[in-house]
Amino acid sequence: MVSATKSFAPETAAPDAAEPTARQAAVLDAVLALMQESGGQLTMTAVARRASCSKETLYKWFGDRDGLLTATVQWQASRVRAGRYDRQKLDASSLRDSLRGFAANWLSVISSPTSIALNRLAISHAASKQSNLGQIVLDNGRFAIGNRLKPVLEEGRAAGLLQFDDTEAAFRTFFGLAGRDVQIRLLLGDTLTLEKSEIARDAAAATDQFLALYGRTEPKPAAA
Amino acid sequence: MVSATKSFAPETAAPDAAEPTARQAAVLDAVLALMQESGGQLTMTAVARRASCSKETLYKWFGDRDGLLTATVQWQASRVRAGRYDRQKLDASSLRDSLRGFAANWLSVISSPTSIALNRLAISHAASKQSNLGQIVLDNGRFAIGNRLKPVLEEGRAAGLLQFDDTEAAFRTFFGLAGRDVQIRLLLGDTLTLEKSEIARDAAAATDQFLALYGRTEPKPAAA
DNA sequence: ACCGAACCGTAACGTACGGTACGGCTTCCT
DNA sequence: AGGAAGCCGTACCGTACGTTACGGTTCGGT
Repeated sequence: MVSATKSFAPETAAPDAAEPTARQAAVLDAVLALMQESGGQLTMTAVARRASCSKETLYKWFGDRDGLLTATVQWQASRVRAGRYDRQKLDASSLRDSLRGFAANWLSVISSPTSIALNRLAISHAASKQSNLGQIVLDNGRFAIGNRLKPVLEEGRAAGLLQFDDTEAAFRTFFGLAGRDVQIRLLLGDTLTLEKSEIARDAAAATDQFLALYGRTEPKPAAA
Repeated sequence: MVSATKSFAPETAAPDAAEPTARQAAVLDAVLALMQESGGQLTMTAVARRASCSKETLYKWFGDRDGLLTATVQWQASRVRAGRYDRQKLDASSLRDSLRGFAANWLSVISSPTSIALNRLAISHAASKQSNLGQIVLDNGRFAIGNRLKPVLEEGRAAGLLQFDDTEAAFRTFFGLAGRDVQIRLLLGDTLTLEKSEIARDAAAATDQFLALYGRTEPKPAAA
């Protein structure tokens, strides 16, 4: 898929790679496990040994090392697609719940070892400009959550609960209020543990701040 | 200061290596230049060629590759120490100017090619847990600006202009409002150009939002 | 003028790792 | 049963790169 390897079948219908088989998925999980182990050396030999498969098979399935990493990133991305927010009635309370859910979900994603390892990998590759791992990670992280949250914001505006001109700007503010310095600190190796309760509290605080800035009706800030 | 990171206070004397000589500084500048070139392969041979010095000298001066990179990061960090904010009278207007200055400075730092390259390098090393480049970058980036801004916030509170309980939490909010998604997007290779005017505008917007959340007296938003 | 230190340029060495080849085993099809 | 295909384990190859070694040149001190 990646470089100019022999152009045989797999890329006909699917935009990229077809769904991996169960065995292939096991290999990709091995890659994910390997890259989360501190100082984990992500060599083809290590992957083959960890997945109990031969290197020959790795190259047959994924082309080259870059193809394997790309497939791994996409594999992980495909399982993050969850948390559909069905448009409910959307009053002030449900909007607040939705925002809190988004913030909490985002915080737990970026603080997960998998996300940290994946982002570090993609950033390393972005430095050498090889491959487009960075774009894939961005598309399935920052931009994916943006595309899922912005409709909620616009519905909130349509319902008279929010007030803003630029949806993108409003989303970026929410993004900043929720994420703050968490991601960069974790990527740089700062030991920063986010308990579930802490995530919930931070998500609620970020939501309150966002509503204070963009809410039309004051959300009763004194209430706990 | 927040978590249990060993962030010892801003050392006055050189904590590690002594000041590099002019020739050594030239070598370190060569490293910096090299790591900013897209796809720049940061090999010892490339550094030696770029700096017109022998590899033997590199090893004599810096020990090994890691020592060279560490010295480079510290070298760059040592020149970012600028922008002292002398405590002026601190009325509402000067506080706002200070905050805008901090936000604009931070945005221009994180969007500079040098910062991007340095952070990518440190993040790559944090993945392999080797060395403490991540901690150095963190201490001279996120924590340094925190230590410089927090006194301003507390002075603002003492002057009755701001209202908050937790200085650290207030700073992190400001950090998030100013940085938003800029750093992670740049690190992942997103093409995101920040013009000087755009930085000034974003910094002003972040400051307004921060004051809306933490300001005690409404800063007269209608006035230009 | 002489000596030694510092340094440059380059060659050489060792290893790690991406990629390939091959023998043997299992499975499935006919 | 027999053959073919897929795959595992391992040995192997070529290259890139960190690190070391060495000859040649410059320069300050005596």
